[in-house]
Amino acid sequence: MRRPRRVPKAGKEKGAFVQEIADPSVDFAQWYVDVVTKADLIDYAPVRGCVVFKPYGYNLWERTQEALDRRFKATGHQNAYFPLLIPESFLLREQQHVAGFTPEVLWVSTGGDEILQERLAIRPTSEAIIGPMYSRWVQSYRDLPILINQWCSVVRWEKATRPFLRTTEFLWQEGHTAHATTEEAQEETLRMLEVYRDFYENEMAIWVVPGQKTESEKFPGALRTYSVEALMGDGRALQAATSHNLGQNFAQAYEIRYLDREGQLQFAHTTSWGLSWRAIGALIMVHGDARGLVLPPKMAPTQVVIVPIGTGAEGEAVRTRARQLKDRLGEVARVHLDDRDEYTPGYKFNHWELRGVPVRLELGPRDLREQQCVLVRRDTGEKAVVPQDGLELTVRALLGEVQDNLLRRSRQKVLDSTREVQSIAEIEAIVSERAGFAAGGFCGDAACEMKVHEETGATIRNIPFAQRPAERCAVCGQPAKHSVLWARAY
RNA sequence: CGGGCUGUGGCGCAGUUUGGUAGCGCGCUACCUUGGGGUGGUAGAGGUCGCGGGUUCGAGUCCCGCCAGUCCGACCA
Repeated sequence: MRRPRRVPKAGKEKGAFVQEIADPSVDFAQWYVDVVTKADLIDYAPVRGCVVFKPYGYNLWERTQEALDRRFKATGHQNAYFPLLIPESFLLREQQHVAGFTPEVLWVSTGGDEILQERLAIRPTSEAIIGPMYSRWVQSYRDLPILINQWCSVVRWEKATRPFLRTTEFLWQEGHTAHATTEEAQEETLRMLEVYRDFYENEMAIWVVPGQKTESEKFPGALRTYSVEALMGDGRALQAATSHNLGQNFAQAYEIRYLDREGQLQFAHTTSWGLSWRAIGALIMVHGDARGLVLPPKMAPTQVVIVPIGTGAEGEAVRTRARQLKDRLGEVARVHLDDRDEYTPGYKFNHWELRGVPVRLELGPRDLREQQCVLVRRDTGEKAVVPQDGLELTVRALLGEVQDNLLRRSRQKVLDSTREVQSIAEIEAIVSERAGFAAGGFCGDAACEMKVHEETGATIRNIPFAQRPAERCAVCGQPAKHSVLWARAY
C-alpha cells in the first residue's frame, strides 16, 4: 500500500490540540519523524544518515548510560576505550565477521596528503581491534576473565536510515569479555541479556521478550546470539539489545590463548553485548501518542513541569508560591518551573506534552486561595486537584504510578499483540496488518525461515526463553523444535 | 542499491503546467492586551528558491548531474 507522501498536518484551526505532528494512527512513520524533530531530540546533519543529538534528546541517552553503567559495574565490569580506526588486516582475520560487515564499512585511505599503506576501517563494531589487544593481555588462566565495556560510537554505511533506529553513525556501548571456560562465557552472555531486560523493564517501562536468535539471524562470527525484542506502537518489532556468545571463534582468529592449571595452552571463550541509541527510538515508539512523546518518569529529563497561571499582582503571588513548590518538589523529583511570561498556559501545556513530561503541575489564583494545585499526568491525561500540603509525597507516588502504568500498558500490548499461528497464511495475516508477533512452531530449517521472509516480509525475531507448546512447524508441518516469534521488524 | 515522491525566510505551504525578477499562514522582534488547553491587536525584521552546470534577452519555473529527506522494495546484528 502506497501512502500519501505527506499527511497534511493540522494548521492553526481552533480546537486543534496537536498542530505540529502527524496522526500516528494514520501515518506512524511520519509521526515518528515529526516527534523526534519537534520534541527537540535530534536535527538532521548534512551527511546521509547522520543526526545531531540535541540536548533534550541527549539527556535521555545520559540516563540510559547511567542506568546501564550502574548495572555493568554491579556485575563486575569496567569501562575502557579502544581506537576508532582498525587496520584492514585485523578486520580480515575472522571470516564470517568479515563477510557480515565489510559491505557497510567506511574506509580511511589517506591521512593528510599521504596515501596510507594499509587502509583503516572506521569501526563498525570493535571485536577486530579488541581481540588483538586481549591476545596481548592474556597469558594465563589467572588473567581471566576480562570484563570490559566501552561507550563509543560506531559507523556503518547503511542504505536506508532512520533517526535512532538505523543511522550511519550511532552511539552505543559494547561489552567484550574473555573467559577460561565455555560455561563461564555462556553465563556471561545470558547475565548481560538479563541486564538489558531489567533495564528495559525497570527504567524504560518497556516489556521485552528475551530469547535466542536463529542461526541465520545471529551475529556474524558468533556461536550463539540472544536478543531482547520489543514491540512498537505500530505493531512492528524492534531488536532492543543483543548479547553474543562468540565461542572460541574470535579467540582463534585473534589468538587469545592462555595456559590452564594443567599447563595446557587453551583458546579463551569470548562474548560481546551491545545496546545502542536505538533504545531511544524504542522509548519513543512504545510510549508515544498523538500528542507526542510520553516519557517514563525514570527516563524523563524533567519529571514535573510547573505552569503558573495568572496576571498582575495575583500572578506574582502565584509565581512566588510556584517557586516555593519547585524547591519543595526538587527534593523528590526533577522539576522545571516554566515561568516564561511570553507564552500562555495553554501553549505551555502543549509544549511540554509534546516533550513527554510525565506530570504537569498547574497553579493558579484559585489554587492559591484553596491551598491546592492541579496535577495532570501525561500517560492518561487525568487531572487531579490535590492539597499543597504533603505535595512531595503525592508527586512521588504519582510518578511511581505513571512509571508502573507505562510498563503495565507495554506488557499488555505485547500480550494482546501476540497471536498463535499454525500456518504461513496466519503469519501473513498478522504481519500484513502489522498486528504484532505471530507465535508458532518452527522446525529449525533455514529454508522454512526464508520462505516466510520471502512471502510475508516477516522474520523470526527470536526463540523466546518462555516457550509455548508447539507441535508442528507453522511453515512445513514437520515436528517443531521450538516455538518462535515472527514479526515485521525495524 | 533499484523505483516513486519531495526540497521556496525558523515551521507548514502556494507559485513550476503556460519562463518576466517571490507570496501566504504560523513563528520571530517591539509595544499594548490577554492568561485554568496553542489570547487579541498595531508596527517591523527575515529568502543566494538544496548544490552545480546547461538552454534563454531573462530560470523558483525548462534540461542534465549531484546532495539531502521520505515511502516502497532489496539488504541488514
